[in-house]
Amino acid sequence: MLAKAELAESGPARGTMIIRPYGYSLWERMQADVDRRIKAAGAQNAYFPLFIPHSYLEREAAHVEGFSPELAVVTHGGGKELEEPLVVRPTSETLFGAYMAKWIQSYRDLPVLLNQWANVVRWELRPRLFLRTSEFLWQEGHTAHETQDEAAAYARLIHLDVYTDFVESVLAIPALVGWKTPRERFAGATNTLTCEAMMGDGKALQMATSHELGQNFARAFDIEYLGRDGERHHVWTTSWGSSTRMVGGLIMAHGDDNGLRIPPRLAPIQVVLLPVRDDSDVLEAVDRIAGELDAKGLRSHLDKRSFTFGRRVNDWELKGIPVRVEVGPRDLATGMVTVVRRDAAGGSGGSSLRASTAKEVVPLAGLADRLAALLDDIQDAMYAEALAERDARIHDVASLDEAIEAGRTGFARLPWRVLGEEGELRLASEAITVRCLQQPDGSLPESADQDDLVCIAGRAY
RNA sequence: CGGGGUGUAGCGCAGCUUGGCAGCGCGCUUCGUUCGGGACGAAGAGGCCGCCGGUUCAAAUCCGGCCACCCCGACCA
Repeated sequence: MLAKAELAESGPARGTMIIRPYGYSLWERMQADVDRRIKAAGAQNAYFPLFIPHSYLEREAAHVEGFSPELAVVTHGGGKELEEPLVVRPTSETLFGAYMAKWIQSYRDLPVLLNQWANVVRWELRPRLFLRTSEFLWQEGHTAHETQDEAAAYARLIHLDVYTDFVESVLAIPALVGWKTPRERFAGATNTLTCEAMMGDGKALQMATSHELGQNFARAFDIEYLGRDGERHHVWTTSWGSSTRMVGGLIMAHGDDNGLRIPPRLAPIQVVLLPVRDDSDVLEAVDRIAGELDAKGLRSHLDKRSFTFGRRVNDWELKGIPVRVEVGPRDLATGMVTVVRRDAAGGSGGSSLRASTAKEVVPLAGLADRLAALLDDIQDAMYAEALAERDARIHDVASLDEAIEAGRTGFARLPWRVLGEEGELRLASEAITVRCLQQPDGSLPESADQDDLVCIAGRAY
């Protein structure tokens, strides 16, 4: 179904992945955008060690219990057995906690808002390319606050302004936001916020999460400050992360039978220029166009490779480049070029991209402006298409049995008080999980005690 | 860990039942013709048939053992 050869191949260690340059460029673009948003939310980047003393994890009971089965443990170093085993970080709450304890003395030191871009390792039983690899790249944010409300508000800010907005406006994937049920919560958290997306096959993928950690880690690591009241208090911490899984989500949400489809705002290359043949006037025209697109701030690429036209076309389609501009003598003679949009085929495959709806012959004059508008249009169209497909597969139901039925092909939405934790357990036996709890209008819950919460349930990756 | 499957050229595979020169497609190299949707012709390069042992005049093929990987389930961003 997808252009797997362009993405990755199995690596030297079980369950790891090698990301080829094009796949990595997608990650770099995601990174840059998410990083800018994180900084806008006031956090700063830092870097902490890869190795964590095993005893650090043991300090938070739920945390170590949750992560123990999937730890990679280093027992030897420098040719000798280590006195204390080191774990390769599966996440870094404990390390950040240990150092926050040293750095925080007073309420004046708060909040501490840190983020790091790093690789982490979780020895999964069954890895899956991009979605669950043993080693993955991510960003993890760790913050400490004076009050519970402030911590909760910050987790919410990150969750909505960084993750949800990024997923929707850049990746063009509609997101469902909500809280995890206690059963699905992060090990060591008091509340987990999640951003859930539906893939092309109706299954759910968690795109990012934010956690309220309460004072669990503050107590475990003695992160205390002297408050305005002259008393010592434990801080309230949060953590939040997004990973290379988003690359997988992008592929599975938008990919069709012709390969990837990259939304224009993310695309490393937005427009590929394809000289149909290497006549000198064609090459001249194509060079001039490239300069104009560049001046307009469009990311374009000129493909002068000596492969046949058809091969080059298929190559860029597979990579999901949003717009292709074909420049050949026939059009050029009348001052025109051919513009083809990648998103238009709608996954029907085969020769559908040759269809006239995707293809348009337009004048050379004013091409850059026209393409800029077209890219905006494609961005919106891709979001709208994903939204329509998702909503067509969300069914409002009123009972457990109906939820099981709806969950087989898409998402079921039903009142949480109808399902409850017992119903959640029953769903699990049908391989359906509660993806999130939200308010009836789709917004984040205000409180776990709300009796009007609805839950979204479905199969998940 | 349980169930199923596969190891033969860079990739995808056939050959194994019934032992007898190591094959096919794609890709790669060179030359020519091509180039508006995955070109064509000609000539080439490329192999520890997963590993170890056994049977045999002869093993990719039969027998024994081992190893690796993939898929489904249990764990999860």
